[in-house]
Amino acid sequence: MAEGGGPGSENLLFLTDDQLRKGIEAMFFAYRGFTADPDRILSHHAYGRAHHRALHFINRSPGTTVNNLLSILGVTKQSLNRVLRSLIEDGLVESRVGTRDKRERHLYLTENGQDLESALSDAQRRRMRAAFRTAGPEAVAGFRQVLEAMMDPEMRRHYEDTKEAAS
Amino acid sequence: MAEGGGPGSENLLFLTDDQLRKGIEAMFFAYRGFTADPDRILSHHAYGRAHHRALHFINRSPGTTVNNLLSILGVTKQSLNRVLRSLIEDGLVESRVGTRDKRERHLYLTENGQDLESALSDAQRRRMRAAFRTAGPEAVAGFRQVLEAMMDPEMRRHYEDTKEAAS
DNA sequence: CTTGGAATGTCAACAAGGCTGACATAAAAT
DNA sequence: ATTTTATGTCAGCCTTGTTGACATTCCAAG
Repeated sequence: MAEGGGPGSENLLFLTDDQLRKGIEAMFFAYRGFTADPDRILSHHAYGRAHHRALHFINRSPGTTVNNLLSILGVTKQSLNRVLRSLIEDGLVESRVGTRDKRERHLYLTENGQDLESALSDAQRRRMRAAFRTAGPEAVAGFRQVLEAMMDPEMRRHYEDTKEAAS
Repeated sequence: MAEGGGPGSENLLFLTDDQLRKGIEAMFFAYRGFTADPDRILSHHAYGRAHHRALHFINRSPGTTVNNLLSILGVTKQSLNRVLRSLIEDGLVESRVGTRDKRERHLYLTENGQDLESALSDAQRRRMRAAFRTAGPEAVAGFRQVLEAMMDPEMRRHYEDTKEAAS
């Protein structure tokens, strides 16, 4: 890569429209790879990407409520409900009525749920690990910085907290 | 962040399962931000994300064929055809029969098509530019390296070529 | 205590955009 | 002349988003 533009141009080549377009396409193509492996597993079961997302975040925060999951996933409660219903019917997720507030449902993975979540997660982590190893630690730090800056502020909140589990 | 694990552990903290999980969630949340602005514009028209993708890649490679677009987007021709048909009917895309091979259709944006593509692209670039500027050039390089390593090889081909336009 | 509103979750119906399968056409390749 | 390739179309299915209507529960104001 060439360095520096004119005199005093503080090395802003990475902000040209062409560089931005490359960034946009990188996101597009990489996201396809990112979801490819779990999607392959899901197609064997009767599930889709939405089920994967639910399993992931229930696993991350056992006992989370439907409402909390809603704000993380950014879909309507009706949409999430359909996914949860099938997961509950199939015995992958358990829904316990809240003790303090009986309107709330607290969500947990069953053993079967944990098994599927692990299978999906392992596949996704395998690719992520390979990419991280190839690119190296400094690249990974940059990757995280850019992605974090690209999130909506509310999403960044969910990303930063890792501990907001049950009640 | 703490540095180094045991003696001789070559600073591989960025490959722990927890770091990988953070990477996975970063992709998820950032992709939402990445598509949010164009989606907002598209919802005013009668179009969706699929139309945006078609417009983007036709704009990048004017004169591209349906088949080529198919392999870039990774969808079925039936699915792409539905999208292209509406774009052509609405006068955003022009489909010209090939001169050398009359089976092929070469795709071009009309003036209206370019206008919409610009609007979508501007919105997306604005966010990408802000993220790049916040994170800085080294982070951007790392971002690109990790994403590139995460792509399927065939997708990486499409990403690397920028010039494979008309015939 | 009762009542009304807010929060939470469920059911029904619809739309976008993936998918497969079957088939038609035209042109290129053999 | 026959086969293969590129494209388009019709029909029908699935997932996953949407809105609208509704039931339940909680809480707070009267």
